[in-house]
Parts: sequence; structure tokens; C-alpha cells
Amino acid sequence: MYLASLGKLALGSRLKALSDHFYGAADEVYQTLGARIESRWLPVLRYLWDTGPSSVTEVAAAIGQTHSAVSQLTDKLVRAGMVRRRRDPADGRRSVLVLTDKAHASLAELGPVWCAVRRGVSRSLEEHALRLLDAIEACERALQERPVAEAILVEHAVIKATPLQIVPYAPELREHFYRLNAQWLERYFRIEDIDRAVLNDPEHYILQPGGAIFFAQLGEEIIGTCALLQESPGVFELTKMGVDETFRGLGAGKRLLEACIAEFHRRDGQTLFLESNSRLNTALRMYEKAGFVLQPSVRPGSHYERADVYMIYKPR
Amino acid sequence: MYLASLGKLALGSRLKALSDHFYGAADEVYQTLGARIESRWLPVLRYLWDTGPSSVTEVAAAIGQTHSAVSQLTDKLVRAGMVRRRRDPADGRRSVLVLTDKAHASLAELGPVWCAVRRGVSRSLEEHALRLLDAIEACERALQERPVAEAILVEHAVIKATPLQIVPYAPELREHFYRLNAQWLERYFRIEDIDRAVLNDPEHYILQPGGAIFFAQLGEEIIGTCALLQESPGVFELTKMGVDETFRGLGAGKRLLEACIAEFHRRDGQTLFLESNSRLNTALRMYEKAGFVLQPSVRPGSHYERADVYMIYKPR
DNA sequence: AACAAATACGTAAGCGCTAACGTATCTCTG
DNA sequence: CAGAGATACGTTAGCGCTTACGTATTTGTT
Repeated sequence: MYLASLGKLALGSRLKALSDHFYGAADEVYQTLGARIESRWLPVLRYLWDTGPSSVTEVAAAIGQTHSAVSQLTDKLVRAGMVRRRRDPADGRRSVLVLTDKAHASLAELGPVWCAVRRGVSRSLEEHALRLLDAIEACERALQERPVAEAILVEHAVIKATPLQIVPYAPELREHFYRLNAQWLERYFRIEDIDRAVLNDPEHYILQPGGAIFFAQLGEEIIGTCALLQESPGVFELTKMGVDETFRGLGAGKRLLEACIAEFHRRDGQTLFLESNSRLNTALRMYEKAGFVLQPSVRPGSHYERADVYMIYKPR
Repeated sequence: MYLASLGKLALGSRLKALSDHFYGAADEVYQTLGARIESRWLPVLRYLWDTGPSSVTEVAAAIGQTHSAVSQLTDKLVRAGMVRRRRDPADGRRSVLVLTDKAHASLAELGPVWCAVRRGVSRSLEEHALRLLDAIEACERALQERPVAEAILVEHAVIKATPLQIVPYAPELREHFYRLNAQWLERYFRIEDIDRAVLNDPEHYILQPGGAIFFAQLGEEIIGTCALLQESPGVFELTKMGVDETFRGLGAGKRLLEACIAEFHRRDGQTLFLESNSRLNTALRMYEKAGFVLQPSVRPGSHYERADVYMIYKPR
């Protein structure tokens, strides 16, 4: 599922899909069991069933919809003979919704069905059903306290106001070198032995052989890294590029790449290559834009299992 | 929020509401930041951005929608100048969607916005955002393997085929007496000292003073209980009624109530009363139907903090 | 008591999506 | 190679909901 890869960017779409799925399942159940009810009716009917005759606005507030939605749904329920509209004698504006006898009878019969729904959901989703419900509830509460749009705008303002710098390696940044690379390695592949060695001791494996390491720093935070490894005299490998997932999109990767290429030229390098994996679309596109050219086959004698892409830098 | 009380019955509605919330928040952000994009476009645009020109069906499959939806959305994107339709030279049926230069430019500018979205969501929802994402993913997977509608129908068939019996107290059922009552006590109130004592030793507190305890048994499973407590000679209290939340709707409560009332008559009781709480709507309605009449004030000298309803049995 | 403001609710138009259908094109089979 | 079936995709109608608006009624203010 592609949407999963978008993470928090596509929450709306995924929730919608899940929502439709549950509505559909409920309707399928009601239909095959011959219950004369639709899944969309349930909140209104159950509310009237639980709390007795109520006005349109009251129902709307309880089930979290607009009064228009309830009003239109009421039209349908009236047509289906489940609800009657009554004028409130105490307040002529209000229209009180009352369940008909037919509705009471229908709902009374639905007890076992609802029981089956609860148990079926539990059986199908196992413990995930409860986790989903908990998460929904927690999010509903959190959103009321801290509206997400506001929080996003604040973050955007902060990001825009914070300078993005590229800084060279310093011993106290070593842990970031590990962290930033472990993130994508664990996510897409697994950390190979050669990775662990290099990430734990970059000074020995990268700097000593005549390489360089850069970090992208947003304000005080280290959000990305990239290394230039001298493989043999004049031959450099671009490697260990990693940008914190939550900070993608700020151009840190591009800036790091530029820094490495500049360093490569500064050292009068002859060849600059890189190895990567075809699943890392965005990274590959970035390499291409920076001047790397895809080679027809993988690099002979590659150190990495995951490497199925081989690119060489050909400045235009 | 009323929907929360429906639990798994209203999953669809709650997911829809959350979904709309996120879509709305995203649109608000895009608008105030002047981005010429709408939240609903994102899956399609990002997919084309990530994987290059693609056919309608391909996009639809990736983002989990129908080809019609993608086709119609494409109309809008074409009108907005973000996408071009191109015939696939290799297959005349296919219409390949290609991002325009304008779209590339717009999307390139959106990097920081998406970064802000991810971080804003995290800030607003804190750790719940990840929990929600995990739960969604787990449910998506589970639903593919075990369709929920099917599971519900199976449960329904099982429930319908399993007899519901009312059985009297037996020592080996004591733990169920505690479990079933603790469930609703913990959910709505808290367990008072008097509850703990009675629930742990019902033989001493209920049976010895001349009371009775019944259990509702569905097949092999104990799903509900109810007790008749002799308060003084001929005066009985209906108490400790509890039905497993996942088995509500099968009529177990009603059957238990009938059993208690029958027992009350069998013992030639004079008075039968109960104390309850106004929040327990469904229970109160059941008591009323069974012949209990709401009294104008709480019972003098009640044992319970939570009791704000007092009813006396008046057979018709 | 008079009247502006607020409230309750219905209606209309529109949006995003689906299901159903029609058409064009491709693929497979004999 | 003909033709049946499959596939790709656009179009239409309709559903569920929203926003915007209009009307009736109540509430609050002076």
C-alpha cells in the first residue's frame, strides 16, 4: 500500500478508507441478516433509543454531525417509517425526533446483531481493534486541545525561520552519524556488519582513509548526514547519506550532496561513484539531478548486499 | 462524545470524523500558506512525483481508490494545470498521467510544508499519532486476511445457535460474580469497599442472609449475573446486576431480572427495591419494563455513594 | 412592549466518492 | 487470423455529507 509510505501526510485518506470499509461491512451484515436498517442510521437511531425523543440539534451535537445532516437523514428515516417528527410544544422552532413502534421493534431485534458485530470485530482485528479505538479516542481528545492546523503552521514558521547549515564532522557528532543512518537502514533493509563497523567508528573508516563527513544542521538540531569515502587514491564513494525522516523535504539531502561533491572537487578526485537501492526513489532522483548517472549493472565487488544500483558522477 | 459509548459499533462514523478533520486541517494549512494544492490531490500528485508517469489504474490501485475517482480527480488536476493526460503509445487504452512543470515546481516548494505537517501532527497528537498509524496499519492488514463482515456473520450464527440459560449460584462461579460486576463498576464508577467485600464473598453477604444469585450462561460461557439480597425479613434488594459488555444485547439482563423476580415471589417477599445510577440508561429502562417504579428521592440510608436512583417493584 | 440578536431547522447547491454502464483497445484461443 | 473475453478508462447518476442561505421562533435588551 503506497499510502502507508506517506505516513502522517496521508492520514485523512487512510482513515477514510478504513471508515468506508467498516460502513460497508456493517451494511453487508445488516443486509444478509435481513435487518431493515443501514449502517449510517445507527448513530441517530441508537441515540434516540438510548436517550428518548430529542431535537435535531441535540442529536447532531451528540453524534458529531451538522444539523443539516441529521435533518436529511431524518427525512430518510421518516420515509422508512422509523422516526416521526414532532413539534416541540415548549419551543416552536424545535422539531423533536421520536422513534416509531416499528423502530423500537426493529432495534429490539438487533441486540444479537450488535453483539455479533462487537465480537466479530474483535475476532477479525484481535487486539488491534482496541488499540485502534484507544488511539482514536486519544487523538480526538488531543485534537480538541491542540488543533492540528495551528500546530502545523507554528512548525512551518519555525522551520522557515531556522537556518539550515552544512557543518563538517566533529567528534561530538558521531552519535548522530549512527542515528541518522540507522533510521533508514532499519526501515528499508537491515544493518549489515560493514554498516555497524563504519557507523560506530567513522573516524577510522572514513576520515582516516582520506574521506569527509558532513552534517546538516537545522538550528541546533542535526537532521542529516552524508559521507565521502576515499576508496583508492582519487576514487571516492558517496555513502552513508541519511536525513531524519521527520525533516525530509527541507533540501538537506541536496545540500549535503552538494557539499560532498564540492569536497570531492577540492581534493581533485578523479572518480566519484555511489551504490544504492532501487527502492529509494527519492534519493535516486536526487543523485541524478546532482549529476550522477545510472550504470547498466551493479558495481563489481560491492560491499553491500542491498546494493542494486550503481551510479557514477559525470558533471555536465 | 456519544459515539465513544457505542465503541466498536460506531467505528465507521468516528473514523470518518477523524478523516474529515485531517483533510480539513491540511486544506487550512495549504490555504494559509498559499500553496496551490488541495489535500485530496496529495496521494495522486505524490504518487506521480515519486514513481513518474503512471496510468490511471496504476494510480488508483496504489492509492486505494477506484479508477473513476482517479479519472475525475485527474479532470480537476488537468484544469488546475498540474497534470497532463497522454495516450500510452504501447497500449491505446491507457491514459498516462504526467506531472506538468508547474506541478513539479509547486511540489518542490512543498517540501517544508510536508515537513511541517509531519512535525505538526506529532506535536499536536504527540505519541498518539504513531499509535494511530500503527493501529491503522495493523487493522488494514488484519482486514485483508479476515474480512470483518464474514467474522461478524460467523459470530452471529454461533450466538444464535447457542442456548442462553439462567443458572443458580455455585461455588465455582464465584470469580465470575466478581468479574462481571467489576467490569461496569470500574468503567462507570469505582469499586467501593462494600462492593469489594460483597463481590469477594457472596456466599456470606448474599446467600447466608437468605438471598440468591443467578448467572446467565451462553453455551459454556458465563456472561451475566444478578443477585437478590434479603435486607430484612421479606424485604429484598435487587443488586449486582452485570452483563459482559461484549455480550450485551442478547437479553441476558432481562432473563436474569425475571429469574430474580420469580425467586422473590417464590420466597413470598413483601418488598423488592433496587438502587442504581441515572447514567445507566439501558439498565434503568430494563428495570422499568420489568415493573420497577422510579421513586421521587433516593433511598434513605443507602449503602452506595453512586446511588442516585431508587426504584421499587410494583407488579402490575 | 418593541425590536435586534440568537437559535432551530429545513432546503439547495456542491463536493468527493462509488457503482454501473458504455466504448475503445488489447489479449488469448482455436 | 478471427472473434470472444478481458482490460482501461471515461461518463453518468446517485449517496452522504458540507456550506450557505432563508424562515420561523425565541431570547435578551432597553
